[in-house]
Amino acid sequence: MTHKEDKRELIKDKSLILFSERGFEATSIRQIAQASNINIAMISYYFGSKEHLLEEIIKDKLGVIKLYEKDIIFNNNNSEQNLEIFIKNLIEKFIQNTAFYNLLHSELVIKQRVFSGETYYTVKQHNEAILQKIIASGIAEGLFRLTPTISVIQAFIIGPYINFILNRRYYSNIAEPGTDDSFDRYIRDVLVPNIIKSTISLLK
Amino acid sequence: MTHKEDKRELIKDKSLILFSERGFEATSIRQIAQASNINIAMISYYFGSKEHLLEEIIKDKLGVIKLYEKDIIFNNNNSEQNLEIFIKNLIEKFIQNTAFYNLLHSELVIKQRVFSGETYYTVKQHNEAILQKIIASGIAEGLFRLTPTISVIQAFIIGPYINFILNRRYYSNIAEPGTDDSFDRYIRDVLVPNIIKSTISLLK
Amino acid sequence: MTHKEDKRELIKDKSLILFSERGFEATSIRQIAQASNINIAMISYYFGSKEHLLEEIIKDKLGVIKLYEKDIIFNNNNSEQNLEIFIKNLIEKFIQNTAFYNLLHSELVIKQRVFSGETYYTVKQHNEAILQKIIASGIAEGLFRLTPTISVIQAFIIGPYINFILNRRYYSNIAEPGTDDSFDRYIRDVLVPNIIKSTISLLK
Amino acid sequence: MTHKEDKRELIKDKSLILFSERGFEATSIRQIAQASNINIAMISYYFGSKEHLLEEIIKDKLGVIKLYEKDIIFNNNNSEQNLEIFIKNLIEKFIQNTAFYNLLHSELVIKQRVFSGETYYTVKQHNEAILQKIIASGIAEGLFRLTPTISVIQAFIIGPYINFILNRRYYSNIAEPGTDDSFDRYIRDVLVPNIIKSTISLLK
DNA sequence: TATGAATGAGAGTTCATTCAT
DNA sequence: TATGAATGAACTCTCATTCAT
Repeated sequence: MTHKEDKRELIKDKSLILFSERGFEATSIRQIAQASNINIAMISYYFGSKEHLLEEIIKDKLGVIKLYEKDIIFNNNNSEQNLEIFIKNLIEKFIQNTAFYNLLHSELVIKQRVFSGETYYTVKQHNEAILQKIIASGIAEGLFRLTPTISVIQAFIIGPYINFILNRRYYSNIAEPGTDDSFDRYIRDVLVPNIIKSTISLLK
Repeated sequence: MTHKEDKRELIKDKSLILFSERGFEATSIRQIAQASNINIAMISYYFGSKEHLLEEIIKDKLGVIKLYEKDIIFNNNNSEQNLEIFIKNLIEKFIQNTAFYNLLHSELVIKQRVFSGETYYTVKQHNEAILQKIIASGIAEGLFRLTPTISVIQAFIIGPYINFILNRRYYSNIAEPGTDDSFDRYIRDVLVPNIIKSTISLLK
Repeated sequence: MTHKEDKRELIKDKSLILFSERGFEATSIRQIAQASNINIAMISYYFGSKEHLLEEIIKDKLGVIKLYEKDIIFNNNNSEQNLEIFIKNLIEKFIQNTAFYNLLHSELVIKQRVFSGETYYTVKQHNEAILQKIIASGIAEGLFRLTPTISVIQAFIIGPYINFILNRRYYSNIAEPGTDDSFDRYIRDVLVPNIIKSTISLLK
Repeated sequence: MTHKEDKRELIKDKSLILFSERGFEATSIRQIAQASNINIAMISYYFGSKEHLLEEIIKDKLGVIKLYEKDIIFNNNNSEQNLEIFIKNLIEKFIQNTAFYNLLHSELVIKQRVFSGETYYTVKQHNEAILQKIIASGIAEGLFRLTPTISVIQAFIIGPYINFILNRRYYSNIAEPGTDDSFDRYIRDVLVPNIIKSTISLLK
């Protein structure tokens, strides 16, 4: 049982990497089988089809990128501090699941895909609700003014990060040559503080 | 002569739409041939291969999205006004070339692609140089402080927009139901002013 | 013990139906396993292979379609009456084993099949021997003349019936709409009397 | 043009033989490609799919097995003579298209096939109409009585023949060992006269 | 220059069977 | 004895490309 589950998970892990690196269409099940060191028939055997494999990966990972209110909103913080935690946690989710977000963004561009984005939007809305709560508190505290809608605010949190990873090679030259670690550190140390600053400016 | 050029252009136009909608790999030359009402052999004949067709499309369009300093920096404006013009013009380029940017972002995610991004980065750097000049003037005028690097600033201009179009369906519900026109209008009327506000805040 | 035998029989029953409806090649062991509510591995386990399963089904059913002299030839009947009983009994066997005969005829067409027809021909010859006896008696009684060979006679008994079931849908419209029962009744009431009439005419 | 048509026809000819010998499902497009000395991709290229190839073969051959009234009914013949010509012509069509009829009978057994038999029944009905006309004349001439329906009569013409070819190996021993020619001769010389005799007996 | 015909390679999937327990 | 897991082989079909004219 667990043996089977191990292989299933292995296939999904390897597939996610390949899908994110080469795209779904450009990745063949033969490549997945080779990377996972399994027989090509196993993909159909376990998942039914390549498309179902994709769907299962997305469904799985959507659960992982959910934020939890208890980790973000603290009673002894003011709303600005909570907003800071929200942004840091959100970006951290992205950093920890870069491959998945790459895949997700590829898929979001494609119109014809079975994955319509609906399930992703549910998670997006869930996270947005927490942000909503923080901003509402901030307004009550007199710290924020409600200027743009929540969804627009969210674009200013996630957008700069997405732009960064989409242009990873471009920014690598700017940050430090080479390693992924230094790139992630640059995001945490330079990008995130500016995202926080920018976001607060929009709420003032 | 011009007849041939017409067909070449037609193929590129139709390909761009298909590539942006379905992705490069998922688009077959048969689909392109059908959409362009030409023989399948023509794509290889004209462009050498499907991959070369993609490269030519990208090379062509990169020229189109270049900004020109004379359209943006005016002597009788202060730097904040120029920055505003820069942002508006840049986003307008995006809006006018949505299909191309969709394709570009798909391709940027893919590691193995022949298209390395180099040529794109040249254009990106060209546009960045204009922004650089505006900010330098602003600092000289005492309006701006150089806090983050230019490249980071650029992420805050383009990022929110990218986030918007990637989640087009998500935001459609928020903006107005349906038409592409209303979506673009929302970008111009709501998103862009906030981008301007956010960017300036980072420079203060 | 009997439990195992039950499953074996179940598999054979379900297989016969599927083979006759879809053909041997077009029936997968997965379909059989599903229809029989057993594990896929069971077919190979019990029968060795799909082909052996087919052979066993045919071997089994060949026993069922054997006629017995004692049921057909009665001393107090004349040969014409015995011939009538022979034909009725033979066709009744067909009606009672429609699925099997469908399968048999499919297989007889195929040249390359392992099932060579030899075993079937043994049964066919067995039944023919009874017919032979009846006709011989008829000649002795002065009722029949031996015109065509026995085998040719048999073709005029079985042939019209085979033609009927092969064109079942065609004849359904002619007979009565729909049910299998009404179709079988038509065979018994209309076809069989004509077969008898035709056969006797050939022997006169 | 003709070159292409030649290959198309070659593929259909070879496919018909293979289908009739091994069955549709058991024949792979590789086997067809090899027998036709063409690339396997050609089957899809020319016919769309293996199934469409089958359909085209059936459609083609259905045209060939049509009888023409002018070849059968002559004014200076009586109805019995015309019936004799009808039977001879019909069986001759079968003999000339044995492979096709083998295939047809395989397909008629299968329920799930796309080929539903409808088109075949149209041809069957067409030929039946000619028989109908002959019998009607025969009744008018006082030669025949209308006993069973036309469709039943047809079963007594075609049935014995079908039974013969289905049990070809069985009857080979009876006729002459071996060659197809001697088998066909046996049908013409022995079977057909008996079919005529049997049919007339049913009409008296 | 232009194109219908043709091709080899590879795609995803399903097959009957065997393995390990 | 019984079965879920796993496999290699084969399946049909589509791919981008090239050939022949």
